Amino acid sequence: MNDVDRGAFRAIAAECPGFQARATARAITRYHNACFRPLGLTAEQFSLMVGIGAAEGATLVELALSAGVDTTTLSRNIQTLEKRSWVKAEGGRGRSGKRLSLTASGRHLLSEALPVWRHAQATLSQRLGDNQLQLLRRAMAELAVAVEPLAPNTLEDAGQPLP
Amino acid sequence: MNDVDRGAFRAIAAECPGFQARATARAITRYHNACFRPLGLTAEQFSLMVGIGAAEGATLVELALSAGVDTTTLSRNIQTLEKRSWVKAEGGRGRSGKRLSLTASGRHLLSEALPVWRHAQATLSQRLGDNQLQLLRRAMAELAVAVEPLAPNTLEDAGQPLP
DNA sequence: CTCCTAATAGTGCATATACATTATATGGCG
DNA sequence: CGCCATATAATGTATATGCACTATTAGGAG
Repeated sequence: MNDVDRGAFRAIAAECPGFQARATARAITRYHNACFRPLGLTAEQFSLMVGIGAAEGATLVELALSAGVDTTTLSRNIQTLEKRSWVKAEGGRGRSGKRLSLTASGRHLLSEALPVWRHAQATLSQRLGDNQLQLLRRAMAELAVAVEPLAPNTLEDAGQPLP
Repeated sequence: MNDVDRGAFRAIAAECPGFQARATARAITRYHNACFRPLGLTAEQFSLMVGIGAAEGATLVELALSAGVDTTTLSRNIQTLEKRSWVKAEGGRGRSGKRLSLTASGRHLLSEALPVWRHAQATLSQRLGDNQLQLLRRAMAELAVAVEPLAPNTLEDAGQPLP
């Protein structure tokens, strides 16, 4: 019976996409963190700043939505970027929203980070193949989209009682 | 020129596998967290307990390696599982390692969590297709493996000066 | 048998993440 | 023109993550 559990556990560990998604995200984040470390930048900070640069003047809520991150998480992450004077945030609490943009020093930092990212990206492409990497990225995006409607709020609707 | 940056930023945001991996991991983790919430369990805790159940008596280092997580992270995560009496850890500091196993109450909790996981898994399979989900899981595993040798320690070897 | 090297666990610090809740301001309704 | 419902931001609490460093101990060298 112990052996049955053991087998069941092994099967789940081997099949769970959530576990694998977290492990993969950790691994690639460690890699990018190491790449950006000389610049004093983390992988997530780089992603956020790129997101802001791609849509200057977007609000915090809009960025949170496009990044698939909770607004309270983003609020704090933006605060650390503001402390370092890489990002400017205009407007505070209230209905008009907080508009985000890069500062001059933020742009300068990104201009140094871009070649680092490209080098990391080229290394990955070389390892996995460009096609494989593209396909994987799209498949991950599809999973994120597929799982979104199942998220916390909308979950009670889809829920059957469960045995 | 501003527009050039904007375009470059958009391309990077759309191409970066790290960003997508994190967003996907966040999304599926939110989903599983919501599923397990009634049991007082998080997605990561579930994964760790399944990993322990799949290899009872394995050491902390072994589990950390198979989960692709830093040993210091795992050390703390295991501590919260110990506090709840779901996991037993024998042996402390020193060269013999810390051997992990599930307690009776940990096994009982997992027996309640398994049907929840299976339901969540079936829902995902239905949304994406079983094949697609399997392929995605394997591709993510390949990326994790490909990126591992590029991790912090071994990074300085592969590094070219960079422009 | 003793010592000491190296493998292992844990701490300090910082960032990241999200739910529950509170604080705030604004756009529209009366 | 004033009020207020609601969208938005931020805070409280808890977990998760990893690097730099410290503490501990077992296994081997002598």
